[in-house]
Amino acid sequence: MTALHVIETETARRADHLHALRSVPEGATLFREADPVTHLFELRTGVLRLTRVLETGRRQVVAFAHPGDVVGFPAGGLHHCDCEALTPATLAVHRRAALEGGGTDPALHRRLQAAALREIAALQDHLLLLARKGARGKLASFLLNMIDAHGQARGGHAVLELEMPRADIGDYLCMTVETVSRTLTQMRAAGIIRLDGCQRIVLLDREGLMEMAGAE
Amino acid sequence: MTALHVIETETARRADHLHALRSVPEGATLFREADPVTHLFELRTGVLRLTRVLETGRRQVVAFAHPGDVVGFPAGGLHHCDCEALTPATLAVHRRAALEGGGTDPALHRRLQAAALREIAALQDHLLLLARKGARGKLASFLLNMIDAHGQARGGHAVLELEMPRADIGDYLCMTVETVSRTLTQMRAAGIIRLDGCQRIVLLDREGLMEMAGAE
DNA sequence: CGGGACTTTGACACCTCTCAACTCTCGTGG
DNA sequence: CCACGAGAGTTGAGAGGTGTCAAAGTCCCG
Repeated sequence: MTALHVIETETARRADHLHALRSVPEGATLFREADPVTHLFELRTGVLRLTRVLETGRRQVVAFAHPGDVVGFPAGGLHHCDCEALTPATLAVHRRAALEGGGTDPALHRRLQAAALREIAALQDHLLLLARKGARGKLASFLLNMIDAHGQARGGHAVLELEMPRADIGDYLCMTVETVSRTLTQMRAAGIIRLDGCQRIVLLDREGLMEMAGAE
Repeated sequence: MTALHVIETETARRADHLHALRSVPEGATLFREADPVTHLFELRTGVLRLTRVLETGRRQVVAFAHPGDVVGFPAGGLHHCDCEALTPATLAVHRRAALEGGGTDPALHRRLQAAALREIAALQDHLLLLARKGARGKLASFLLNMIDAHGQARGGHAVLELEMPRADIGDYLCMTVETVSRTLTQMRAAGIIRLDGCQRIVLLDREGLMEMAGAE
C-alpha cells in the first residue's frame, strides 16, 4: 500500500465516521491464503478476484467480487484464498469483530452476516455452473449471469465489460484459455455476440445465448 | 413426518430444554429448493445429501453433511437446495431466528454463525476438488478427504463406509457413474484400495492414493 | 512506432461420455 | 434356508470434445 492510499483512507475516515475507506490500484493484493483475518472488506467500486491454488499448481478462480460484495470471511481465523484487484477498487474496511457481533454496530453485524449467506448461495451457484457438461453451456451461462448482474443497455443491446482476462474466465469455469477463446469465436460466428476489443461483449441474440446455456 | 417422529421430537424436547431433536428415516426429505426457511438443522447422527437440479435435468450434489454440520442456511429467506437423508438421521432443530441473533441463546447464535463460515470453506474446497483435471485426481482426493474426516482404523488399515451410492459420488464430482466405477476398479487393480461390498472401502496404500490425487 | 502480453487459431491425442449388456448384491418371499 | 428379482454396480466399444503443444495474430501502452 502506498502513502497515497493511507492518505485516502484517513480522508475517508473523517468523511464517514462509521467506516474506513481504502483505495487500491489494479493488481493490488488484499490478502493471501493463510493470512490471519483481521478485517473484512466491503467492495464499493471495482472488481476483485478470489483464487486458490491446488498442490498441482493448477489455479482455481473461486469468485469474482463486485460492488456490494463482502470478501475476507475467515476459516479457522485465516483467509482461505488469495484476493487481488482486477481493476482499481475502493473498499469499506470493517474489523473482524463486527462479523462476530463484538462491535458496537448491530446493523453492520447483520449486513455482514447477510453477506456471508449470499456468499454461500453464490458458491453454490458457481458449483452449478461447473456442473454443466460442455464449454458452450458453461460459458453461455456465465455470460448470461454477468450480463444480468453487470450488463449495461446501450443502443438496444446489452453490453458487458469483461474486466478479467481470458485466463481468469478459464480458471473460473474450469477450462483452458484456448477453449474459452474458441467458444467465444463460435458464439461470434453464430451471431450471438459481438466483440469490441477483448473486453467488451455486445449481446446480439439473447435467445440464442439462452439456448446455448440450456442445451447444456 | 410420521406420528412416531412427532413423539420422538417431544420426548427429546423434554430431555433437552435447549433444542428439539428430530429423527428421520433413510430417504426422508428435510426440505426442498424454494421452500421457505423456518428452521436450521444441526446434524447429530447420520448423513445428509444436499442437491440442486439445473434446468437441463442434470443433478449436482452440492454437499454431503455429516454429524456436526448445519444445513438449511437461507438465501433470500428460501432454501436453495434439496436435502435428503442418506441414512437414518437425528437432528437438532433450531429456529431461524437463532441464526439472526433474535433468539435468547447467544452461544447458539455464535455456533450457527461459525457453521455458516465453515460452510463457505467447505464449498470452496468442493470447488477446488472439481478444478482437478481427471477422474483419478478427483476421486482420489475425495476418498482422501472422506477417509481423513470419517474413516476408521481397523486392523492397521483405514476403513471408510461410503454411505452414498455411486450415482451420488458421480454427481458430487461431476462425472458419470461409469467413470466412478471404472476409476475405483483401477484403484483396486493398482492395489491402492480394496472393496468389501459396494459400501466399504479399505485403504491399502495411502501413498499411492495421495500420489494419484497429486498427479492431478 | 515498437515490444510484450494477451488472444486467437490449428492439429492431434487422450479421456470421458454415451449407449448397451452383463454381473453382483441384497432384501424378500416361498 | 434357499431361490428369486430388482436395483445397483461393473465392464465394454465407439465417438466426440477438450486439453496440450505450437505458432501466428492482435491489442495496448510506453
